[in-house]
Amino acid sequence: MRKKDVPSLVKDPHLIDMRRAQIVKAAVQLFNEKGYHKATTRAVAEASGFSIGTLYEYIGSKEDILYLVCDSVYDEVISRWEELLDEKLTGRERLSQVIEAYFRVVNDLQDEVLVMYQESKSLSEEALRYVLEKELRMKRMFEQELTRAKKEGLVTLTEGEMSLAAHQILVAGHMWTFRRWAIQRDYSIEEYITYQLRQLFTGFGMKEISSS
Amino acid sequence: MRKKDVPSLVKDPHLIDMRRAQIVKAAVQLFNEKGYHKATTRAVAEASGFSIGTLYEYIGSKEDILYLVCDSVYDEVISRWEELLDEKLTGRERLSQVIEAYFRVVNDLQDEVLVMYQESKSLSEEALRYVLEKELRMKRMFEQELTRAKKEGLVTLTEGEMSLAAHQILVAGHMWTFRRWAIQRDYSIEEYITYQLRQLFTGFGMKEISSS
Amino acid sequence: MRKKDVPSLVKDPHLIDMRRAQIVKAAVQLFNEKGYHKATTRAVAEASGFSIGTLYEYIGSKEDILYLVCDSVYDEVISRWEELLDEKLTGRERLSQVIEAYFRVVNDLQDEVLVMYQESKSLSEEALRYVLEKELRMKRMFEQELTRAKKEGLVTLTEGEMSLAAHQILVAGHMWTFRRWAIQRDYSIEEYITYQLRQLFTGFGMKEISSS
Amino acid sequence: MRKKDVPSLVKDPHLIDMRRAQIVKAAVQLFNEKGYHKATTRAVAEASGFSIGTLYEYIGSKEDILYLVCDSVYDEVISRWEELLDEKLTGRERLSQVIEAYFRVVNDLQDEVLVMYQESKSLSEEALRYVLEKELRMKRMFEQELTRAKKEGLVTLTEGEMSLAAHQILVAGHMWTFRRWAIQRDYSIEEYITYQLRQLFTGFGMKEISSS
DNA sequence: TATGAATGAGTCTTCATTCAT
DNA sequence: GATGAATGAAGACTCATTCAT
Repeated sequence: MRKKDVPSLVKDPHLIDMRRAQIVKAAVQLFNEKGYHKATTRAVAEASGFSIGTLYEYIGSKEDILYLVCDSVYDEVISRWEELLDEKLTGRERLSQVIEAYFRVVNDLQDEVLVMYQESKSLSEEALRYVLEKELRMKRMFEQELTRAKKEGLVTLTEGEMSLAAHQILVAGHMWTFRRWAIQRDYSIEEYITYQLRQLFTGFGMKEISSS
Repeated sequence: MRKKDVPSLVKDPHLIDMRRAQIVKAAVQLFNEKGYHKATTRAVAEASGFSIGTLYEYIGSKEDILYLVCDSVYDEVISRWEELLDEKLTGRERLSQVIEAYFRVVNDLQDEVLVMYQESKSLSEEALRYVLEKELRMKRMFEQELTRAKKEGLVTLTEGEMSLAAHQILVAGHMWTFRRWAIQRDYSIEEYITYQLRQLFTGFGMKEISSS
Repeated sequence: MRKKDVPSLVKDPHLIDMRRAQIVKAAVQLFNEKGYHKATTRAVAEASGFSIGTLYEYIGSKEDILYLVCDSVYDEVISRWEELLDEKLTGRERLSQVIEAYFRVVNDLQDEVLVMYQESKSLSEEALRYVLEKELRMKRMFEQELTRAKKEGLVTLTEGEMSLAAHQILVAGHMWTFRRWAIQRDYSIEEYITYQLRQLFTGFGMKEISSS
Repeated sequence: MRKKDVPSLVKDPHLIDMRRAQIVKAAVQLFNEKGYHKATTRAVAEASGFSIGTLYEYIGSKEDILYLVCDSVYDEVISRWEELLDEKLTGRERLSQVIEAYFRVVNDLQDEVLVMYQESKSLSEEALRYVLEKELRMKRMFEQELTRAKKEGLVTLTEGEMSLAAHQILVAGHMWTFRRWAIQRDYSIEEYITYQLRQLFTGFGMKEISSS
């Protein structure tokens, strides 16, 4: 899966990075406020601090802005997440920490994650595939951790449920953003983490049933 | 929370209902394919089987279409759900069934639920509030069931976690639709239900820890 | 060579013909004044007597306007030309009349012919091919007349020169328009016809040389 | 008719000439490929081998490029033409040679002549006047030759037809370029010259009629 | 002199909405 | 009630031109 390339008329790579960072930052805010479709390229340019002409020196089309946002959000989430991880941990501590760290990053990058979550569907087939691939990469990371936990006898998930369980964790993170209208009014991120860890690990606390 | 009223130039209420049903059906399909913003009112009219002029006899603006969709999806979900419920059940069977029935309805109304899920953010403040209120009503239904289960000693959730747990169930249902690109390739709805019930009830199968 | 079809959102074919005639008329004038590229679609709409939105109900793109112009100019030229022809004539009279009639039509449709002449190169590959095919059809008509004249012993052109000679006549007609800045100041169409007939038939009046 | 002056920020006249020659060469190619309006100044700069900023050190506006092209094409045509002429010739040989030489130059400078022919109409009033003046100068050269031929009893053109006949020769040359899509497929320049000389001198080979 | 990033007026095109028939 | 032609505000994108370095 090759990175889709976003055309630029400007040659200086450093400048490109800088300007695109400005663009992404402005776009995240605007897309959050008004949504991708209602945010005009002109408004993005303005919010980025330059003219519409300059904006188009760094992108090829409006969709490229959305792509840059999604792409950079993933990179940012993953890199921040990895920073928080402690490779030496094992067992329950390790799994807890992996999940907790992820939740904390999602909380820190709430606006970014929400935009990516709600607007990525407006990407073109090709760009969407690339973005979803990144999502799957994250899923696989959780899957690995779950597999490791299973080896350690920590969890009782079957092989076939691993994938679903990994999705479950990811969605639990996103849920903090896309349900914030309901959840964040009543819970802090700390409470949310505590709850989700317990929920994910032991569910509603019901006793397992042998058959079923 | 008053139902937002959608203006119509036509008097006959029966006709209004009929036409609006056509509109919703066409719109769900179109919004699924292209998204709300890229679907034109012209296309909705055409897919509904009448002219653009006629479309506007039954709605006041494009947003009304989205509102009608969201509104009717909720009504449909709730009514189908209630049909499946067996009020006489109690205990674990009852909770299982409530959740399972919900998942089945979501599966049956996949396209509808997905559209509502992805596009409702494009509603106006007022309409959105109304729609979210319906979402909350569903949440409260699950909350009641959880409370009842708690009374029966079935679950160990604290009072404060009830709300979150109810959201968790709702999101688990939606997840089946908005993650279908990844999940439905690998799992059937039966498998999904089995997994989610176990996940919700007992988590990854880890032992509870006394202090937390 | 299929007629390229120009898309229209309007269904009534009669209305389409009417509006497109308005568009062509306005476009010819505008394109003459400012050229195809400098004439805006807005200006065409305005000169046509309706709004920009309405313009786009009858065409798919700006290029379609140019195509409609070129297409209709050819049709008009050919149909007017044929009206002037007298099939019963033969010999020198016939050839004279065919050419003269053509010149007269070109004179009557000066603006139209000039636009087509100067702007057709801006058509897309496909549309251009179609338009040039019409030009070739006219060329072939002249070629036939020349062949007939040769059979009657009227002209001494070789078989291989027929095509070139037909082009020569066509260009002589166009020349009246694209050189009008120089020629029409000094000559009337009558004088021009008299001159060209003599020029085409007998050249500068030099004696033929046996070997060339 | 003063030469329109093209402003330059650079002082060194030699450098100016050199750069402008580069510009003209690049522009001719680009204008041929895409037409004047679709060729961007950026593309011209690039094809010229320097930056857009540098381009504007040597011209004042895009139109100046077109003007430089037209101007230089005429100069080139005329100077090459004069090189080919043999002043000592007289009579039919002289006229033939003058025309033939002109055709050969046009053939050699096909792209240049075609661009000038098709795009000069996009020049401003003032620049166009200047360019057309050069065209008229060429016309007058032919006119002189025809007058001389008439004095020698070679041609039977009336005084009033001289001008038109001179235009005819010029257009016959241009025709080789702007009809190349049809003519150059079937004829070589040698064949074309042979044909045109005969056509211009003796027409289709019909007998003159006394009255007319 | 040379460069190329920045600018923003201008262009094509779309599409929700209206209203006369 | 139904139709669909007409409208024009608004939006994405281009490109000639400028100017600081």
